[in-house]
Amino acid sequence: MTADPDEPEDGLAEAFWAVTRRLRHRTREALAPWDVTPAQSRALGVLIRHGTLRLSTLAEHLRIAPRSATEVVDDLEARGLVARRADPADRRATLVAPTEEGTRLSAAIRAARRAAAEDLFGGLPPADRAQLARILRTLRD
Amino acid sequence: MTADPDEPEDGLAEAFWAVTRRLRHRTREALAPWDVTPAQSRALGVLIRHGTLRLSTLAEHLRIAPRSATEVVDDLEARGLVARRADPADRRATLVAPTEEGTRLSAAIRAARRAAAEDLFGGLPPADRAQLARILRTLRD
DNA sequence: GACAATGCTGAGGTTACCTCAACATGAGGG
DNA sequence: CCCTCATGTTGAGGTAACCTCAGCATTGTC
Repeated sequence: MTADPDEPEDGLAEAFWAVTRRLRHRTREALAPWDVTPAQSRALGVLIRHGTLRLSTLAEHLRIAPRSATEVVDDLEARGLVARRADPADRRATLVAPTEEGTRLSAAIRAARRAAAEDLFGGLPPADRAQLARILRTLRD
Repeated sequence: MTADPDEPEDGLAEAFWAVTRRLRHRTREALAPWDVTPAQSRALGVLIRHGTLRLSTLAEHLRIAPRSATEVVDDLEARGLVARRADPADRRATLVAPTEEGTRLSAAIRAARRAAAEDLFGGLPPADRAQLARILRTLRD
């Protein structure tokens, strides 16, 4: 319980990293009950947002190698969260779609993630929240 | 090269993650020339900030298992960036200290990291920068 | 119809962690 | 002083999430 001076420096970047760490920590905790790995939740999220996708297209969205997407989909399929089916238009390809359970889980995860963020940002005065949102959007684009 | 709608949502958290990703990306690029892994640079940084540490204490600062600290220190030692020596006060323990080269490298890394942040945050009007810094500090504490 | 390109996956590698157990040393009690 | 228990490091081996490379089936092109 000692004060840990491992990143108290007052550079903007350091503060940013510190907040990132807190947010990540809270998010992880919020997601723990469903014990879904980050890779799984990311892939499921992409599938929910885009609907049925080819495995290779999913890989592109996730910015991972197709081979790695195979693995994530294996896991998700084993848990009944997505289903593979042949692409009628190209028999080499595999289409991946979320199951109903996958859709439900993804919604729950989304909510938990949102709650975690609210937990962190919720303490901010509304004016600061707005400022922060505006500045972050500038930085993002 | 298509616009990728994989996290354009306008929640605060989403924007935050997006900026984090950009910052991480830039930082990684800035650090590439020294090809030091994140784990190594973190450990070296702690050693610079705190000076000589026991291996187990280093592990605590890094929040990793002592066994894992052994590994990172192995790597850093192999590259001549830190040196191990026996703790005169307790012959079970090992003290780890940065070498001169380690100190130099750490300074270079720090500068590169700072430059990467400047690259991202530099475009902001000074008023926004100040706001952002203030808000982030609130969130951090 | 031959042949290169494409889509998926098996095999096996890497990084950065982990646990568990062995081994040496240290510290406290009788 | 000896015994036991706790502590500090490390070997052995495991895991998650990636990777590349090679193989196989299928498709599109000429």
